[in-house]
Amino acid sequence: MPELPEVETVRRQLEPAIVGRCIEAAEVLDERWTQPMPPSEVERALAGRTIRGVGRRGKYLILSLDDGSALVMHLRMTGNLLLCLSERDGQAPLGSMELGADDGPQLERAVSEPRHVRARMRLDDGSELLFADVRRFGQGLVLRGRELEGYLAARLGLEPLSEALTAQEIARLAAGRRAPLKSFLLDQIGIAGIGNIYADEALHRAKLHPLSPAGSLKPGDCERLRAGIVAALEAGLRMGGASVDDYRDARGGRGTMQDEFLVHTREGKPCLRCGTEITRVVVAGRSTYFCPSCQRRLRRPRRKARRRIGAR
DNA sequence: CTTTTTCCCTGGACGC
DNA sequence: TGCGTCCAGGGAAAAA
Repeated sequence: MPELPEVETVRRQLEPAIVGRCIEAAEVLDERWTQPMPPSEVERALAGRTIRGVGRRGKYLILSLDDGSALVMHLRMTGNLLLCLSERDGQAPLGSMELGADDGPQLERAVSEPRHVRARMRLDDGSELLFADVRRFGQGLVLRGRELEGYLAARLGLEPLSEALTAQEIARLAAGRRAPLKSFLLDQIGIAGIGNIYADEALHRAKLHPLSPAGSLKPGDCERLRAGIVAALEAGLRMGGASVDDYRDARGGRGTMQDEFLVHTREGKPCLRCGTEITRVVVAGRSTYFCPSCQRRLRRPRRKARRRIGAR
């Protein structure tokens, strides 16, 4: 599932390759992709535009265009943004290679034509930017500058790898909230970009229980959570993201973060810190993995018993 | 207001 | 081999 590290990995790959390129033509193959916008409107808005920048906000990838508008994309569960180089630039034609016994894993992309392509953009250097998505949850919208700001601001909170994320800010966001820490981290309006994988990994690093109420965090807990979030996301970035199921980077390659998971998907396996078996529970409808020994549950802060003033 | 649940969607895993 | 059922989960919307 693409989260901040996966989207940022794609962004870093695309930036040097497509900035300055003109989108000669855009084709939306699945009308769901642009909902609630009509596909034709998005196609028209993209055709002829030059890409000025490749940005990211939370899990959104943003192509800034030369007329002040932007293509805002979200990969959701199974989306992939693939940059396919033109064939005459040396890449073997798709489908022309056979699998050999000792072929590396990255050969996979040369063998198979991307499936479930929902949108395609032809660039002026002959390359193609494809949005492929099995489950069709992914989205692509074109917004004007002002609309873009509002759109993002209404959905996203702090950027966790910026100066904005401090222990004090976490404390402010969590104050008074009874929702489990796991839900707190998944809520994009608080801290943006964290999904199911990195929430588990961050909480383990911070030695916090996923079911502890967010409002139970003390200053020291907030600082450990901040550090845990940063460490988990940076580990993901170093590994080029986690390819648990469908995630591939812009070149069709896999990330390796899944080999470094401390707790996620490791139910029944020993905690790498203390050896205790990793436990799985469902929180907010999501599989949640943690070490019951390292990650102690905090008690819900009892609301101050306010004595009624003036009571006889 | 906050929190939880439901829904969207498809392919792969599993049981018979 | 084939068919039915269940599951995964980001985020929006509905329900509690």
